[in-house]
Amino acid sequence: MPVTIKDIAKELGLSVSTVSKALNDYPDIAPETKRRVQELAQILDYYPSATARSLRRRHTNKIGLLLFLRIVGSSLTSEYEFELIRGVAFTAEKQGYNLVLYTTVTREADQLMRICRAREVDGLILIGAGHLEELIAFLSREAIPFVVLNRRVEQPDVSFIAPDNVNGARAAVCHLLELGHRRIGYIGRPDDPETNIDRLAGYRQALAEFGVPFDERLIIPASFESGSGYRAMKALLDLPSPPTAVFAFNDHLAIEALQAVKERGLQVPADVALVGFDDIHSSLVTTPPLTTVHQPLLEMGSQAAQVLLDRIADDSLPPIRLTLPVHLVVRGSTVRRT
Amino acid sequence: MPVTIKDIAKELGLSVSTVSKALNDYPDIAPETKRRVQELAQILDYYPSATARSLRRRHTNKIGLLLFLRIVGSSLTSEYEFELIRGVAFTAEKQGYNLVLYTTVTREADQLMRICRAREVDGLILIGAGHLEELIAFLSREAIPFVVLNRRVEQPDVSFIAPDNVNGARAAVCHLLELGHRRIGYIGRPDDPETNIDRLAGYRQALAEFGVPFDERLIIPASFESGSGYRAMKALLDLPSPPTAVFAFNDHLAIEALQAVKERGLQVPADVALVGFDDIHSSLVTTPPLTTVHQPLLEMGSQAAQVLLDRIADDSLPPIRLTLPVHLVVRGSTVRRT
DNA sequence: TTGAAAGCGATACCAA
DNA sequence: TTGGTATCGCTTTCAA
Repeated sequence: MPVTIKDIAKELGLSVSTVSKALNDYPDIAPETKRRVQELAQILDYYPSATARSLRRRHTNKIGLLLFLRIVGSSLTSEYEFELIRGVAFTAEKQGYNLVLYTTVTREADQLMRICRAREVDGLILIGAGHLEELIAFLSREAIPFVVLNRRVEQPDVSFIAPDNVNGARAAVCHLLELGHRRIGYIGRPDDPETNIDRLAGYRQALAEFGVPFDERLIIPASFESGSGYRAMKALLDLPSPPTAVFAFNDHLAIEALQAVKERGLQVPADVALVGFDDIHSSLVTTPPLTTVHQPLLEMGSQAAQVLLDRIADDSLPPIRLTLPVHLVVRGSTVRRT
Repeated sequence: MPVTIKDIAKELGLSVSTVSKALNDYPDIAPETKRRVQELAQILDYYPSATARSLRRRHTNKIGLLLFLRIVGSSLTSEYEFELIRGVAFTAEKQGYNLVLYTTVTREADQLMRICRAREVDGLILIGAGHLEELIAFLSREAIPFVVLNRRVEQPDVSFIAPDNVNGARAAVCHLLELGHRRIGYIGRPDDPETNIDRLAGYRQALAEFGVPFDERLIIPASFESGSGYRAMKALLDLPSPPTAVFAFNDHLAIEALQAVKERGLQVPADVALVGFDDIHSSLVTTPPLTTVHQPLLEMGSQAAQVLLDRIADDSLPPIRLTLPVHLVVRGSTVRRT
């Protein structure tokens, strides 16, 4: 049995209320008493029961992380998401909050209902895809603080933290344009609408800046499924007038595209230049290594935690909608290296 | 304010104790009463307060995951660990347990003390490196159930789940021996002692099976630091009589080794064959793709959760010490593909 | 400056 | 079969 406040009270001949106040540094406790209590607490390795305190304070000091992992069996996105989580955990823990992971959110409403009504956590961070609209509507009704991580949200009263997809894509495509490319393909992910729209917008913005007309035939849809980027690249190469460069929605697609290009006996970057997005570890070990857009994942996670904690502390705060800067990392898939 | 048991009691003109028993399906409640209570609970979306229940039941229904991440700023191991976590989460959540993530375990004893004494969770899973000995001793004293994941533990009374490192290494090296290699290097990780010892043991066992003498000069130490595998490979290639094949402690080292080999203008696998361990995503996208040993990470995590939950349910259970089978994945870094 | 007592929301014993 | 009541461990008025 762990030490309780009662043990300390008995040991010192004080009441539990006095001990509680001494431990919580109330001003109306004699300094000497305070000292004795805190000293004994230290000696006995006393820590207040997390549940008892939560019950009384109506506050759990935990935040929940809802992970909507599209493909249960696949680790394709593991690395990316774990970085976000680590960012969240870092900031949350520094401020005395624990992180509760919810990974199997099936029958979504049900589980969410439980989390909210059972007051398991003080706030939620939503990561990942899926039909966020319903969830957001539900959470707003339940009046539980939450923020969306890694995704822009239309509703103006919802807080979110997302990378600057528009400018990231713009930088990627400008880089290709500066290298002289004029026919630039885009392998998109319409199944991730907000992000895809933004990256496509950045792509078009870059073209406009260079006075290059937009050609719809160069836009090819792909999905999260394995082999999808490969097929998209083949489709691009099969065009009557194929692109000399391709910007892919993410590194996974770009890496599959790279494979398709190689299979055709074409050289990267000489025949086709490639740019990805995310800067996952694999992008560094392909041949040639992939030019890509680096996202501050840890920072994004950390900011999400901060925004949520601020809101938990003061629920009158206005929604925070953050877009964090990203930067292009130039590697061998666009520029031949010595 | 969420619905409480009191609301239901008042609404139905029953006592809270009756409602509680009805909700928990006690046998001494009239079927009709039970039905009415459960129906209303459903309608009102009632879920019992997690904290109140925990306080009373002296049981949190949460398990803690202690992550000792060696390098805070690096994502090198993210993918690997996240798979383990997902395995843990999957099984824990299926059985009504939530997962609490502890990532910043600094001043280790302090934080651990708090987790135990504040009864934040019912049990712990330990992932990662560090001086487990002290932690294990501490946790045993605190009498909190725990299991070590992804690492073998010497103390016979401690439960752990680890991959079969000996046989994985043995399979990898046998594969090289079968291909005719007789000088096979090993790039090790002495900073991860148990695992390294096992993989080295598998290496030696394979050599013994083929009657190939062990040559200490072919054993090169590396570390978790970036560039370490690269340097180790260079050292091997600089030997008077360099190896024709190399088995690396993990894929990260193998991939760095691959780079070193290429830089020397040598061919993989023709001049040097390479085998890694872990089957991380990157091992698939190198040129050539890496032959490696695949570990059942999800399964390992899942088993760890199961072992822990079993022990939480019955603390008289004997320690479970599991070694899960791994298997070799043959790719282009050892066998030229058509 | 200290302590008694109520209460957070549930469970469980015992009596009715 | 149901209800009263103590209790889990802590916090927080309100009196003393």
